[in-house]
Amino acid sequence: MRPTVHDIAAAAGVSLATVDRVLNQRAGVRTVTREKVEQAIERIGYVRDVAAANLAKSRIYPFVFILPFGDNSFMRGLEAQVRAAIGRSAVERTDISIVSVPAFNAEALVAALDEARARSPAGVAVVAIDSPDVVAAVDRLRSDRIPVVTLVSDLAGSKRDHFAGVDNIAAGRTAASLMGRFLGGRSGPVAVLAGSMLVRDHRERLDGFCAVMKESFAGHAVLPVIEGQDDPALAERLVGEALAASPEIAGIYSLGAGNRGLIAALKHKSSGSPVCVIAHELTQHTRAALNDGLIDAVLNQDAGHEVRSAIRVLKAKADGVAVIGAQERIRIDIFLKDNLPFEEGSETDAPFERGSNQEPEQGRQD
Amino acid sequence: MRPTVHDIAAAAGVSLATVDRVLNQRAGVRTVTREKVEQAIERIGYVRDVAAANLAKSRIYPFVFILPFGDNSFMRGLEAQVRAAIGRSAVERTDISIVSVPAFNAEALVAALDEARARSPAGVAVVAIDSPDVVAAVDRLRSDRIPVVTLVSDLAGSKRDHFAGVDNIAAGRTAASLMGRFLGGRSGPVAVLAGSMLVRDHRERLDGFCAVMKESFAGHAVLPVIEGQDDPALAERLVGEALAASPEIAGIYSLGAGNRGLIAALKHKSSGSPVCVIAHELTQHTRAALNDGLIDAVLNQDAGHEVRSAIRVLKAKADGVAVIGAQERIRIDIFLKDNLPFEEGSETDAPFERGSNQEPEQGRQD
DNA sequence: AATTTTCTGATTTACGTACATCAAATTTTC
DNA sequence: GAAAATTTGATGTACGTAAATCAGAAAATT
Repeated sequence: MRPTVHDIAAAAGVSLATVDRVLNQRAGVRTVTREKVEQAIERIGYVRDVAAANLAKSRIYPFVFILPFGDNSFMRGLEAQVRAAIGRSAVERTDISIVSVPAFNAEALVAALDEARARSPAGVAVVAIDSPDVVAAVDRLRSDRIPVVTLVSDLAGSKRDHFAGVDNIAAGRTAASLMGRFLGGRSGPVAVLAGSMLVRDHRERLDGFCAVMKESFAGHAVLPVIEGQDDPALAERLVGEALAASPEIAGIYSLGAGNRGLIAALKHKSSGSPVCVIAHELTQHTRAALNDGLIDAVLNQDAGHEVRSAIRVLKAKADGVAVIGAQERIRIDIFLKDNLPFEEGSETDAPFERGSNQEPEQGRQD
Repeated sequence: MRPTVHDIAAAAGVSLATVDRVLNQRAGVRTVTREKVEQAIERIGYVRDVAAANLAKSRIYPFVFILPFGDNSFMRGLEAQVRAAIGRSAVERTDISIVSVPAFNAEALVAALDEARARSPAGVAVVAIDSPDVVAAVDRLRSDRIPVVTLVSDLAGSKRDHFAGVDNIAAGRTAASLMGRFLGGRSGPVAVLAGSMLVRDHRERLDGFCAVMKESFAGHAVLPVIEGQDDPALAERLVGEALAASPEIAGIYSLGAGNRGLIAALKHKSSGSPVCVIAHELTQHTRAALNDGLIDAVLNQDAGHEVRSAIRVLKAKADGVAVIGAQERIRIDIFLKDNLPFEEGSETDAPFERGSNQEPEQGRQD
């Protein structure tokens, strides 16, 4: 049988109360005694039963998630994943509230962060905008000892505890690598559609993309960035104009959201040679375009993984416990039409039963 | 506060004992009473506290994992992941034993399955070999009501409960798609290196690959399959011979293991035009080759995900509880040199503390 | 040596569920 | 309508840990 606190007490020759004081770092234990207990723990290989501990504590973690709203599938998917996490809150002992702020608006984000701070939650997750005011607001939270995790887009120079998102430079590099190879012999410049250069994730993707294009595919010029504000309508207009202005465009890298507009523009472009298109985030629109051959590859970050990782990290930070870095690394998924995951719909292997023993993992965003 | 069994009892106007009988489907409850209780559960939105339930049960799950041995990084990585799961067994209430069998040997596998059956574990996970004898052996386990999950390679026609692995047809299709596009204008046939046509995963990858090559890239012939038995030395020899015999080969798809041998053969092939190489499974060897430009892309299945998924499914089956299909789907990862995950090494964000509150997920295989 | 302070032990309750036992109430059967 | 069978209630213990209280022991201070 697995050792318990009683076994520690026996092994160390102390009482249960003292073991408890050591385990939960309470005051009132001499250093010698503490060491005796720690050695006993080491010796018998005690591991705290987390389930029992949580049961006894019956602790709940109030978290605040600050997300941008707007007509954009990825962010809506992200929000859906947070809501899914809220659905699990009974099991996970969390109490998550969502705060929506306008996209690309640093001022509103600062206000939301300060409002969250006033509620003194056990942690805050935020889709960051790169701005000194936001850095300051995040650091105010930290100075109140409230853990902060940036989600999707990071915040350089801040004291945030962790970033739950992909390596966006690597994403941009990967996009360029695929673009360059997919273009093969074809010539022509490459256009880039972004949301806004205000957010770090978009900037980083652009940097990575340009670096590899320059290094390895110098034959293809990269045209000036089109900023579509992640807005489908605007993106459609701007991409349409760009294609009309430069009919020789060989490829388009869409590194932000608003792909619905891009796809619409591509559909209108009947004439000319085919354009190699690489986009970000698997949504119903990019999925359909991939299947239709309008888009050649989609790079994706799994919003579900990101949300769950953020929650795990916030919990760990709230408990002052270590985070296993490798475990919390979010991958870049590459989808071609051939490896598209099946459409959502929670088909089960067996009929559902009430009060069942579920362990969630690996959900997906659409 | 979240409702408990006491709340059900109060809401239904019955005793705790009756609620317990209903919840744990014990006998001795009239249908009317049972329905009254079930309605109360529905009404107050009761969800069983899994942690408390497991604590009370203090149940452990004895599982058997049957894995092939052999000098092959992927399988060794898989075994490492099972050992990692063994390390978590205290927390996860499992008791996992590993049985090693010779690779591609149906007879030995049948013997191992029957031996496992004699131990009557709570579940068996097995890397299957496609053979009627193996199907029969698996079905013997199932007739003893022992849940069986196939791992990595599936077993068609058997009564196995679940397959924890990737969609290998999709993997093959994806490989062909990448191959065809990466080859661009270049001409020349494509060679395929497999382990053995005895295992279903290799056959399926080949089928998917050939289908797309024929559909979309008919200009490139697919040469007869080279069977390297997942053995580096043999693979090296056979690939070397193939390259010597057909210097015009434009691409190689390595759909099995033994990539070390493939890489060695590629290194020796100094002369001639570059060959586009797509391989499976990210190991230290394929990682290095990707970085060196010897391999162009690596398709990967995350052994860690597969093992953890298998365990979750076995537990669920052992408890007669539903499995959420979408949750247990294993993805095909595509790696280019640009999106390689960092090398292993469990860097942490904070110093380690004993008895910490960890929730594992998303580990990785190397 | 007496006093204060600090440390340690013993014990109890609680968390939410599982499971067992025995008595009491209700239904079914003859 | 009595006996038998079934259903329900009441109660207690257990799982492993957290947390609190209070008494007693040991150490530090005077």
